[in-house]
Amino acid sequence: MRLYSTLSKKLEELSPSDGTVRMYVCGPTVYDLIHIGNARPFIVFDALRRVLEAQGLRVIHVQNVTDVDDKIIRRAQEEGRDPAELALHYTQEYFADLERLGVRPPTYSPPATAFIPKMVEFIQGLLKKGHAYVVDGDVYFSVRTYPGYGELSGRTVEEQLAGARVEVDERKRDPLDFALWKGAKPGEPHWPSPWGPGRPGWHTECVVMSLYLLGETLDIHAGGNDLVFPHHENERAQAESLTGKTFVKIWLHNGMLTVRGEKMAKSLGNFYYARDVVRLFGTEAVRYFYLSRHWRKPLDFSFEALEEAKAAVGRVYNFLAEAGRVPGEAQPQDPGFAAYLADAEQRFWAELEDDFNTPGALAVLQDVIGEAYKRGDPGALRMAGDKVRCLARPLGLFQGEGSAAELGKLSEELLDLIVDLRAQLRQERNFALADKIREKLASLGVELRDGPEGTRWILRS
RNA sequence: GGCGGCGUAGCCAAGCGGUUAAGGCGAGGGACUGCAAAUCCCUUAUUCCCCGGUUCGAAUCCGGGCGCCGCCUCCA
Repeated sequence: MRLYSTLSKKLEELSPSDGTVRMYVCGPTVYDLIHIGNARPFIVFDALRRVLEAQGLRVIHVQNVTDVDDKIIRRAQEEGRDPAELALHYTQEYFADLERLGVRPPTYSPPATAFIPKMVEFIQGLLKKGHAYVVDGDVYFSVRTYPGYGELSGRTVEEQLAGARVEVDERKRDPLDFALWKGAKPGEPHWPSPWGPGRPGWHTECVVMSLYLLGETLDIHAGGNDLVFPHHENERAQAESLTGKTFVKIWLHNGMLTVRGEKMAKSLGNFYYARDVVRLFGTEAVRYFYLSRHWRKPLDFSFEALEEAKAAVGRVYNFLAEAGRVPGEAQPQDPGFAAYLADAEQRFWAELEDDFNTPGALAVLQDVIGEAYKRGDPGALRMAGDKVRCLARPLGLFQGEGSAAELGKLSEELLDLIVDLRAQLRQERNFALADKIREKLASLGVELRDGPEGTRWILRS
């Protein structure tokens, strides 16, 4: 698979030598529920992981949980809660939300607080090598000691100084230097260190966990493009300063979710909690919404857009329900149809191979559906249904039942009975009552379809 | 101000040097139906923000505009 890397600004071939992809995705800071914008990288990179696995690769997917940082401390103080308790609470909610979003749990979800001794060790290593310095209880990274600084975000050290909008802490040797360790202020959570009680800086948390769990060189490091600078730039500087090796082979940065063109952000107040959106539109509509736009581009959120995604998902399930009614042994009449499907399958994978083009891949699926309908052939329908289900699996889409299988035998027979009775009413031209039955059943999620060969029923979600 | 990205039909969205410019949503017309639903057929971009240039050939490359957005501070 070729993926566009932020560092090289080119498509890079993902080719792990040992068949194992080491992938680190920046996870949430657990001071609140995640909003639907936060969910984009989780959904997209989970889908990427599944696709890679479907191609026979092993993926170690690490997605951290930042459970100590300024925002958590501030929020805890505002609410009069214990920071650790608050973080634990939102950690649990985060996992619950991942499930709602249909995101598989990452291979590892390390909480930062579990790695603090490792972080202290790491900072000591940087100090020993002369890349860091201590200023009364704080430790700073010395940016000037790492020549590659700025390569990832594409800005030179000078450019950054020119554009600096932050007040410079005069205790730092250089305005660009950033904190590796923050000495604890009164009332803040703290851990012991050679420089006094304190806690690690955010950038240090992520590098240490990624290096410790995945080794010195990762295949993929991913996150939102708002993390390129300073977060990922700083991670890279620390890691490569210490190990002297390439930290990450491919940097992936997803585009932002916007609202009316503006980034969705807690600070702007223009956000919706992920769980609320899922409740309103369903897991699959949310996933489809994300996957129908290329992962690197900005994506505009609106209820209309989600409705549209829901309609598109509904069309696929309609198709799957129709295909599911055909007996498994039915064969397509057109012998060329199997070849068409084989070609579609190739196109599907080719789209994903090319910078994980999920919109392109989804379009192939829709094309298969249209083509199968057009044949008007039960065998083709059946075969296409199986193919669509199979291909959509690594995207985490269209695996639901959506058919009679969920119902027990009794319910099926009851439904058949009702349909029979209604057929008699229709024969007697008692359409008023027949329609009433149809409406009532519809409101229960059972849809009736009258055709020349009788009435069929279909379950709708 | 610096760095980066985006602008394709009513809407969403692929395409990134030669295709009839994918696909979805929506809309209109037709078939099917007692009426529906679902489905099928047809229609809905001679054109890709604008202006130049390169090329036999450009939505795709180059230059210049215009508009929108992101990062430069915590941020997925």
